[in-house]
Amino acid sequence: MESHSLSLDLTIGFAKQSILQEPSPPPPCLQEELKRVTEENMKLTSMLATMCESYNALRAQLIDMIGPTAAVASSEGARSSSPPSAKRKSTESAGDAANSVSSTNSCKKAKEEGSKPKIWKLYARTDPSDSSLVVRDGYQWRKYGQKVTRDNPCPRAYFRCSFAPTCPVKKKVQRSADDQCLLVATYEGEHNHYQSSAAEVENAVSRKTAGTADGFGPAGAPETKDSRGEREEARQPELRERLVKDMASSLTKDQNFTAVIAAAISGRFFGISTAQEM
DNA sequence: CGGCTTTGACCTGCGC
DNA sequence: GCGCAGGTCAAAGCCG
Repeated sequence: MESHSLSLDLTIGFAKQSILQEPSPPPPCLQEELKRVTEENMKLTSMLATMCESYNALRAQLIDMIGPTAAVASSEGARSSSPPSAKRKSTESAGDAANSVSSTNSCKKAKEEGSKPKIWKLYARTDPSDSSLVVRDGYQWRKYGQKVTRDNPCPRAYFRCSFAPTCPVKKKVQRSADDQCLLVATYEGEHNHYQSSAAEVENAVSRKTAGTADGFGPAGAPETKDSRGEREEARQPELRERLVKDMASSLTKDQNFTAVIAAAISGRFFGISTAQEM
């Protein structure tokens, strides 16, 4: 009983510290944490650059090796830039223009386009019998709409990233009109949080090199449910730790949320204190 | 019961 | 200004 309330108090103390410390200079432990996160961020940045390079190289090889498949993927972009009707949304055409030049230099593009939301495409092969518009890319998505578009009889699904509440990333998933087993996912924006595990990105890359024909964007890679499950099991503690950090960082960015939580915690804290007095 | 998907309605931007 | 198409909202239903 006593140890339980002690750990609860410690947890609340930590939460209060995380939320209320913003205006004053961070205590040493947080400075260390900040330093560690900065280092990790740099490491991830270089990892991402390496990934982009190897992706570009692999993609070039793939196009050389299997012309038809690559052609399907490329024609998707090409079709977008020369649509059946003259009418097009400006946002989409801008995105398609960037994408038709390519997924190949999406990293370079991403660096160049500072103010515009980043847009990139991901092509994933699926079982034709599988009617779900799900592209597993390591992030958690919430579907908020579906629409049948004019140039494609297959419906387009709209998703928002639900991994972090403040994440602005959206994705559209639609089957290719040419190849029904090819899913085309268009991503817009940048994730403001970690992927569920940075190691997953590495694994995804190694799986790519092991022979699937899917394309993937700068933020992640499609994967199967089974392989993901196995790896998640293997990395539970690591994953959980990262998840907690990610959630904490995204939540503490939201000032309204921190204010509400601070109020709630102080209320709860007093509640616990009074309970202990009794 | 909470979170997610579905789906019709509504909003917005663009071309004519 | 009107119509069309893409994008988003939100209520209802489903599922674990």
